[in-house]
Parts: sequence; C-alpha cells; structure tokens
Amino acid sequence: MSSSASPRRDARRNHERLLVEAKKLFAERGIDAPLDELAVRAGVGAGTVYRHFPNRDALVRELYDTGVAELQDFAPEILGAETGWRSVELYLERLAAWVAESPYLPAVMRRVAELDPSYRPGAEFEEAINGLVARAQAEGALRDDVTAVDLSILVDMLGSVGQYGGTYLPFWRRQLTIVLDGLRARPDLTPLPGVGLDFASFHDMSHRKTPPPVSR
Amino acid sequence: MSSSASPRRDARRNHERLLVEAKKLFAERGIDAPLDELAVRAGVGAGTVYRHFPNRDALVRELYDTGVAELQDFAPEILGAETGWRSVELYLERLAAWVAESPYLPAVMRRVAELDPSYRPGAEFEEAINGLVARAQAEGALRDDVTAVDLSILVDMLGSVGQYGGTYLPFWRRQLTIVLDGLRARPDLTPLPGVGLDFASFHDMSHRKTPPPVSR
DNA sequence: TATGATTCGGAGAGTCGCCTCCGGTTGCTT
DNA sequence: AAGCAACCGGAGGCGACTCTCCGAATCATA
Repeated sequence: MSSSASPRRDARRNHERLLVEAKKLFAERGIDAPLDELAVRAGVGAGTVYRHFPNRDALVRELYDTGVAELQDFAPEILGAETGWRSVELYLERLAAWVAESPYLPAVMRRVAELDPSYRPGAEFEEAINGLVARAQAEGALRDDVTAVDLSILVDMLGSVGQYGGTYLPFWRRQLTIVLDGLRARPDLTPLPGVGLDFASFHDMSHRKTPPPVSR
Repeated sequence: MSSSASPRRDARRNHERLLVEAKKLFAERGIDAPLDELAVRAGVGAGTVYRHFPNRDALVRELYDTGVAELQDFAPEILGAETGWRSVELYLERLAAWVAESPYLPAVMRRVAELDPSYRPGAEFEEAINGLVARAQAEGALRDDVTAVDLSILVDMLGSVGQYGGTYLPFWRRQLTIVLDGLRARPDLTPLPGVGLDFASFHDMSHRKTPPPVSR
C-alpha cells in the first residue's frame, strides 16, 4: 500500500503546471478546449495529462476544489471587518473580483453541478455569510428583506463580466456601487418580490432542478 | 441571376426549424454542440443543415441578427412609457428577462464579436437608450452619474442567471429590485468609480480589445 | 399533369480530439 | 553510485464531428 506516499517532485511540478495552464486555457477557449493543447501549453506529453487527470471531468473537479480552497482564503478578511455592513461590502467586492478574474469558474461550477448534484463543500463558509448578513441587518445598515443567497447571486452576476474577456473588466465596480446603494437599509425601498431562499434549498433548486417555491 | 428569387416553401420551413432548434440546442449544450445533432432535432438531413448554413459561424451570425431583430421589438413599449424612470425600469426588466430566457445569446454575441469586431447593428436603438437615460435624469428620478452603457451591463449581469439552467430563473427579479433601488437619485449615494463610457467606446473596448480609459 | 429547377437525405471521406501503451527517463533510497 | 520504482513522452488506434456529393424527392410553372 503506497496510496498515501508523497508523489515525486517532477510529478508535483507537472500537476501544478497543468492546473495553472488549464485555468488559462479554459478561460480563453472554454471548458471543452482540447486537452492535447493543454499538454502542449504545459510543456508536457499527452500521456502525462491523462495520468494526472483520468479524463476531463476529473480535471474540472479538481479545478472546482481549488476554487473552493481559494474561496476560503477570503473568509478572514471578510468576516473580520469592523462592521457588518463593511463585511457585506467586502464580500461582494472580493468575491466578484475573484470570479471576474477567473472566467473559467462559472463553467466549472456548472459542470460539477451536473456531474455531482449532491456535492456541496464549503457549508461552513455559507453559515458564516448567513451570520454576516444577520449582523449587518441588526446594525440597521443592510435592508431587511435580503438574504445571503441574494448576495451570492449578486456576486455571480457582477463576476459574469469576466466572460466577456479581460478588457472591460474594470467597469463592474460601477455596477457594484449601484448594487451596494440598493442594498442599504432605507425607508423607501421597494420590497423584494418572491421568496428569499436559504443556501440548502437554493442548492437543491439549482443543482437538483427542484421546482422553485411559489411566491405568495 | 436568381439571387433575389424567393426560396421554395420547404426550404423556408426547414430554415425556420433549424433556427428554432439551434436556439434550444445551443441553450442546453453550448454553442459548440454538434450540428449533426441539430439535423436530427430539426428532423432534417445533415446536408440540409450545411446548405442553409455553410458552417457553424454562419449559423451563429444569423442567430445574432435574429436576436437584434427581437431586441428592436421591445423599443415601442420601453420608449413609450409615461415617465423616463418607468422607461428605465422597463428597459432593465424586459431585456434582462429576454437574455435570461435566451441562454444561447451571450455566447452567440461573444462569438460574433470575435468574428467581426466591427459589426455593430442597432445603433439607433442605442441612441434611443441614451435619450431615455437623459430623460429619467432630467426628471430627477435616475442618479446622475449613471450612463446608458452602465444600464446595458446591468442587463447582461441580470440576464446571466440564464446560464445556470432554467430552474432558478425566477429569482433574478429580486436582484433587479435591488439594482433599481440603487439607481434612484438620492442625496446620499456613493459616486460611481471610474469613467462612464458611451456605446461607441464601449464597443471598441469590448470587441477590439482597446485598453480601458484611465479612471482619474 | 408534365417538366424542369430546386431542395432534400444520408452515406462516407477527411479531420480532430480523446485516451492508451510502453520504451525510455528521472528521481528517490540505501 | 547502483538499483528500483515512479513517472514521462508521444505515436497511434479509435470514436466523434464536419462537410461534401449526388441520386431521389419535392415544389413551382404552364
């Protein structure tokens, strides 16, 4: 049994290179870009690609996990902010920037959702975001009818500009500012339509194709 | 010269079917889905696909033009609203709904942007949106620092939920409400960062990869 | 209804990408 | 430094997709 043995140095190096190049390749040519091309870009033989990742799905899964790990790194800064409202600002800003700069991410997440509808890592992060929202609302800074899921969707939306190539990336911050102004608690806000979801039911709905709840 | 002769009825029918099925196919399997599959779905031979559309790019181009035509249909309702602010609401609501329900559109638009960076139909529609923004701002209803391009980007963002499959589509209206609340003129708004672009320079930036202007 | 032009269908040639296989190489261990 | 296990490279088989070609079918016209 050598299953837990550390891999050789050249193996680790190639694995790393493949992940790095896969991000770039998938970003510019889409998630179905040829893996032979990945081999060329990583300066590696085709066989090496398939030893590290038995097939495309395995590679996509690993990119997903890499993404989740990167996500965790934001937690300290976001959750450690002075006020709940500042946490909300940081949550939207940091995560939207991250998504926008990682144009391969949305497609990777969708693919994994198809592959493994029940896979849901990072639940404790979601819990923390729930707390953050509650805190900002208790401060009277964040509008009361918004949920953590609503903010997550806003992150995806703001980050979606990344799909259009790198050049007009800087401009999503204007939209972020508009969104933040729309998130502040105010006496004259329009009530949000439909129902506010929690992460669990949102996951079921988007991954398992559960029908959406009726908005009464 | 028979170039202007009307095509036969069966030809028109097949052309139409192919467009309809292409929208569905590209929506669920992506813009690079096999065209043989398109032939099967349209109940047509493979040869027929390639007679109507010499290659995939030709098909994508036609879907693009179809989209622009559909877009024009929204103009009367949007521009004919009672107030400028109501026009803004309708612009965001109708167009975001349309994009969200047409998940093939963003990819089609990006592809055409690569193919033909200088192609820019529907300029008069853009002009109308500029006017709409000016009107709503003159009313004192829409914040002054926002541009028509900012609103277009918001449309793309809101519509981007369509990429995640049909089931949580209904929920973007909550985000729309937030955005609208952030667009209202108010004394205490955060000024928008960066520079507000006009459609022409925005087009150059996103299609021609022109560097973004410096935000002073 | 007969004739000719247009369009259709789908078999198949050519190409491209996925993945395997194995002789050669590299890196660890003693 | 020697030996062994792990890893690498890339040629090539295989399946999938694109696009062409032409005999058969369909439509317009008289």
